[in-house]
Amino acid sequence: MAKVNIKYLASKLNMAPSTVSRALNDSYEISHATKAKVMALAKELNYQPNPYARSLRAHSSKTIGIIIPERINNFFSQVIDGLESVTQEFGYHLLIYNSNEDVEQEKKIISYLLGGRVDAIVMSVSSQTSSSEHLVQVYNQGIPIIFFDRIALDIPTTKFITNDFESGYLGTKHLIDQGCKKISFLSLSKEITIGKERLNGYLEAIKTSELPFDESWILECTQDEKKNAEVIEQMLFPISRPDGIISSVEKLAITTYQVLKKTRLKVPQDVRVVSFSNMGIADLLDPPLSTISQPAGEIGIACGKLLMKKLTKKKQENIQDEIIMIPSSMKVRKSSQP
Amino acid sequence: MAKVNIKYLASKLNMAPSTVSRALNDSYEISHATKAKVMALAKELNYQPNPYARSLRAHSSKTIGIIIPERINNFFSQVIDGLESVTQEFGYHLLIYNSNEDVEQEKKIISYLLGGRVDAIVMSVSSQTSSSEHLVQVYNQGIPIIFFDRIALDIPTTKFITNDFESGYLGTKHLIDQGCKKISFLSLSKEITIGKERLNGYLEAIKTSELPFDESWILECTQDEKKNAEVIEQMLFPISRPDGIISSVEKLAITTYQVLKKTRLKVPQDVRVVSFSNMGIADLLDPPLSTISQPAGEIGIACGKLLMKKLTKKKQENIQDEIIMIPSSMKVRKSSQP
DNA sequence: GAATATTTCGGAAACGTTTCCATAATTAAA
DNA sequence: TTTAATTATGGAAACGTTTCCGAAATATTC
Repeated sequence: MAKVNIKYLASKLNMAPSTVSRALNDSYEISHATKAKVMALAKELNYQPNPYARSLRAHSSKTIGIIIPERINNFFSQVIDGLESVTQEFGYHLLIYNSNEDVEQEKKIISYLLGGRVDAIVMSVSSQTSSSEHLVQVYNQGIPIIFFDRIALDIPTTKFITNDFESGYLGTKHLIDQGCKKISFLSLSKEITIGKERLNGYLEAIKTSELPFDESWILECTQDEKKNAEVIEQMLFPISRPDGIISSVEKLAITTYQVLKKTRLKVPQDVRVVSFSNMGIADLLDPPLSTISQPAGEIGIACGKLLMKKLTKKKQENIQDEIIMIPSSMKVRKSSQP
Repeated sequence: MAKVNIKYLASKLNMAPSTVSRALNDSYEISHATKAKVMALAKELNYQPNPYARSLRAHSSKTIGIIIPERINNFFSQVIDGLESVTQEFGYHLLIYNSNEDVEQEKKIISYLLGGRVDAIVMSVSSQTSSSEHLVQVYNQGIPIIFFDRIALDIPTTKFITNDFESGYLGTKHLIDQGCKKISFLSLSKEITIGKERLNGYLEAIKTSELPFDESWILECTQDEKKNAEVIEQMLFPISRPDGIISSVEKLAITTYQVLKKTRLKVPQDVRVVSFSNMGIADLLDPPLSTISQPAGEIGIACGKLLMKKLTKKKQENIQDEIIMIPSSMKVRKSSQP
């Protein structure tokens, strides 16, 4: 089975490859008659253009690289679904990588992408990512890169976030309103921006309320789920334990629920819980979990629209250095109400 | 900023492009001295090879296409994580598409992939996919394609599944053992293989038990979540309602839980529930959900290993036409026990 | 020391497109 | 009719690699 390419079509039709190419691309300088002939044969032989020859020639791959720190997470899946809903209409393809919260892995992925494999990058940095040298490299190469959720502040590009500070504040405020006196904040890492912002909102709420505050209420967790469970358990053991918990990521709320199940403590009677989370079944948990959920789909769509504008329009207006905020929404459920 | 490519390096070094290329690829026919010089300059100028030129030349893209019917689903995320853990060591990239359970979308994706954009395809077909003409096309083009979970039986290639029949049987048997007399089976579609197999297991268990059986116990649902909820609610309303439910997919179990929450029926007292599901927090539901969970990570790893063997070894042994079974495991929780 | 093998490199073709440039044929303008 | 503009096509270069084919220069063998 000879591979059917433009040259082959041309020879079969007794035309030049350039004519065939133009006909296939519906160029104005080709007569209707030849166009028809070419199209017919292309269809008959099921001609498929070679994307790599095209990319090589056009210096564009019609591919977008996505880097997320975790794949088994509704939030990121929703963002990608949103993004794909926009990009697929433009014929763009999605190359998706999981950095696994590992900055070394992240660097490796970035290095793959520097060769021009993708026309743009959409990413959420790993929790380990403190320096952004590798990201600067991308920017300097002129590859459009935008961030969402976990952003790299020092790269001058568009970043999509939610109202992390405000949400952290509101979540904490809600717990205070429910009568909590000692509220613990579960954080994944101090490196990442959203952690900081949410923490600041928490701190602000505590300060405003004039409740006593102890540094140890801030629990910095790691990637090691077992260790996290131990740390959380230790926190819940003493009599001076917190009566409220706000978790800055879904994963830690789940661990908290699991730990609490092993103890005699009841939610919400003994401990009230609120978490940032995009799980679809918060309602079905025991007890239903109060959540602050991010507009994941919207964020994905916004990323997609921005990129498509940049990549498909001739007008090369650069991507603005700005932070776009799409607000989260809190849904109070039983886990935080007496 | 001139783009740094092999030609540019060659001119800077006063060498031929062929020499530079060979040096970069550590060819045996280049002296250590020149290799060192080339490497040094390449590093200094941060040379990155153009993947498309390479792909065009080599007729291989180092890219694998993945098509899943649903992105917001732990099972598929876990499979992809497993797959990536294998393929990334070989420097392969993952192009991931969501068919959204839509066979037309699936066809569109397939047509994108026919041009040689990927070296192989891993997929789980949509629930609408009854004919597999479009998949045959892939096979005929010589692009390796393998299936997992939802397979296309008539394509002679390797398919990875779990013991669907047995699991359907065991799940149903378990409900019978718990005293259920009228067990409903929730199915997403009769088209897909896993649905059929799981259903057959269910039927076998019912038959063996000599319980009465009514066709209407088999509830065929759709992609419309609202409609599914309505249908399930209707089923639960009459006095002749089922006292046991086995759901062939996670999504329908969730809908069932949601519907049940609105009624006065209690799980497991009034209705016992078992579901195929890979959710990580079945333990935390109210009540904890008895699950049959597939070895998603293992399936992904198995797919990855098979493909890497096929794609990286010289020995062109073709992919076998066989079905490989990796067993699921049932975890009984409160939702199915009195 | 002549013949042969080995090492090391250069030139050019090839992968499949698209597009620049040229040109013959046709049509419009003068 | 002659000249200019338009239409429709062909030829060839270019994108950045890799590799086939040669061919010097050096090393080895008899």
